[in-house]
Amino acid sequence: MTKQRITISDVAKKAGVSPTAVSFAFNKPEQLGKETLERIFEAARELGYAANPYARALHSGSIGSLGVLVPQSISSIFSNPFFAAFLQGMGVMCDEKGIGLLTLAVQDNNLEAAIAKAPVDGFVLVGLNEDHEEVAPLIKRNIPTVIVDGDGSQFSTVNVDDEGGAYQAAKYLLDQGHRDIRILTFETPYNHLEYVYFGVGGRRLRGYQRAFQEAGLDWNDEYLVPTIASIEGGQDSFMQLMAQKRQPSAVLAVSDAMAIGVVLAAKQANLRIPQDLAVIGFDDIPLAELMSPALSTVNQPVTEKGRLAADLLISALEEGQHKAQHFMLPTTLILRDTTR
Amino acid sequence: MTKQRITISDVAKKAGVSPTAVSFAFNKPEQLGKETLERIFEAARELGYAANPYARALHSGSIGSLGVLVPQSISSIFSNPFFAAFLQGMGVMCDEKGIGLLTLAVQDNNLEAAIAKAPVDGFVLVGLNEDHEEVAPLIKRNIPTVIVDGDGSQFSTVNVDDEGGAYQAAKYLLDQGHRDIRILTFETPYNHLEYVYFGVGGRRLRGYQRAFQEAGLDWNDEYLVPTIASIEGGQDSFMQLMAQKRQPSAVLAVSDAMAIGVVLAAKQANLRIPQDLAVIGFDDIPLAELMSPALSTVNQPVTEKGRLAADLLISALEEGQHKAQHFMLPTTLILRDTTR
DNA sequence: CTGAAAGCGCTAACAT
DNA sequence: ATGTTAGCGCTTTCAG
Repeated sequence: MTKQRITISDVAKKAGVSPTAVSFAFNKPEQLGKETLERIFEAARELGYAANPYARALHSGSIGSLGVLVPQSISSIFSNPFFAAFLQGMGVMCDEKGIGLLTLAVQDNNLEAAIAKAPVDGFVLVGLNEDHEEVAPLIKRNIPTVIVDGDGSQFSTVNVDDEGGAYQAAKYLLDQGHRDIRILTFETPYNHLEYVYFGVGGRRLRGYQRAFQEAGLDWNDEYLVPTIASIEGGQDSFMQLMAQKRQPSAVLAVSDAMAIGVVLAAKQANLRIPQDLAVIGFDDIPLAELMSPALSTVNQPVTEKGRLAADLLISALEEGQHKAQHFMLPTTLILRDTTR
Repeated sequence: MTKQRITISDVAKKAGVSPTAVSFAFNKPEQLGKETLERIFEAARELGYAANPYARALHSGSIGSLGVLVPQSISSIFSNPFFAAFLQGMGVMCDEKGIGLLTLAVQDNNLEAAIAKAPVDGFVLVGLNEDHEEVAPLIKRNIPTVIVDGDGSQFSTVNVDDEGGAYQAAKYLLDQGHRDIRILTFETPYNHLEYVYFGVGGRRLRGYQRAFQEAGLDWNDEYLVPTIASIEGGQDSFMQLMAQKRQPSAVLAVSDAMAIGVVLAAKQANLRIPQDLAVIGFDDIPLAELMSPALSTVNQPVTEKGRLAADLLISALEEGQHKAQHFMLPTTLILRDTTR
């Protein structure tokens, strides 16, 4: 195991002072004589002393890092460009304040355990509502928390106008005359139709639906294609679509990764885009702009969401009790090469 | 501040037992009578009790998370596809073991402070050598550490064959007859030529150099173009190149982001790729394959590096003292559409 | 300006 | 089977 750590009293001994003096030297140096100070720092440096963060935290209640909790595995978080951008935004604030960012695994749906043992001063929750039962301990124990892409009242929330963005996307296709539109939705663990209207996926769906209704079209849940949120998932769904009797003239996807998969698969099938198939994604990840044809999509300010969430959390931490604030950031339809 | 936390003795009081009994209930339940156990858990649940992780860590010396230390800001880490893939690899192991991943900021070159206050059981260092002065405290305090993309002997290391991959890339262009090749190198803080031969950038450079020499070409440091490792950086360097009297027929870049920038800028300048300009990058990030023309590049197993690094670190943690192991993973030249 | 002593919350010998 | 007690390393009144 780790070699015996240098403690404050080792330094005290070496410098010929009391442990208190050493503590003061680091925390309230003005309380000490210049001479003593020198001697203490000298000893500390020679010994390679550094305060034990846990002892310090035990006392102060603060450890200097923020937790990011997403109901997904760590590895899937990092393979997702959305989170890359989001974490980048949080990182801007963390860099500024010199604090760390802890990404947490959620073992078998056990958020509560993860929360309890995490060495953090507060949490950013992504995609979880305040009323989720696993979130209760955070409220009960009054741990500073910010909710992103979810609802809450006690905690501050940061959301974007998912519904409005989706509405614009669907309306655009509808206005162009498309009538055979299929919608790629987030895959859900169990009964698809029962879960698909929850969360950000649900909000986006309701936006599409509103546009359909305004255009006087029947909404049919059979338009929905549950799709794994990845490029491969989009490719698979495209295959499925092509195998059907009636083929769509346009596809709406609740995430860019899916949309990109569709575009890739369509290109391979020698469909012309956007003439034979129009596609609009959601999120506006960097790849959307760089691929060719460049993907039309709904932009949401992901990095800004991360920055804002971290900012709110840090303010709450610094100012103690803080009034919850609720933000709704705008989304924008970005027309590129996968639509006419 | 945070509401007064429920402690072990609150639970003890409520359950009418001693604090020890409560501790046992959670750690060695077999030591307690079934009745008592029930009563304790009941009380704990009602109170919403969870052990204070710092108190626990202070005692046990372990906190259940790994630190990732990169000599860059957190925000730049998350905007870099290389790290996304690397962290994904580490995430696979963390998910398996249910431990967290702490990404650390490095305030004004002060690694040492970051190391001292980080609530982690061990570190993965990326792009830092063991003999770097800021790494010394890790050795001195014997903190389990794995070095990635850097040299070390006491600590385990994970590297890839940068030199060999670069050699292959340069040799390929040379064999094709290219004689006007420019090389995009990592930008360095101060005097370029003094620093550019360090680290992975230096290794790659030496690979290119060896191929040049074997081809009987003079190596000239003027072939080198210091470039910020981003798409924009690559675009800028391309502009610079175009402004010169003698224009290159091929470009080697020490990172894909740079190479992609070159390709984008060349397309805009109406150069045909690969006829007018051949480009080979390094890393093989996902975008390399997805862009068009698809980027020729040197693949390195980034995700595997992350997985292996985390695996080595976790083993070292679990088995206590562990013999340092050194890994060198292969690189592969991948020919796509930016070379003939 | 400096030191003694109490305590943060938890664990684990060591009793009982 | 349960409780007592002594720390883990640090901070911080309170005296000196």
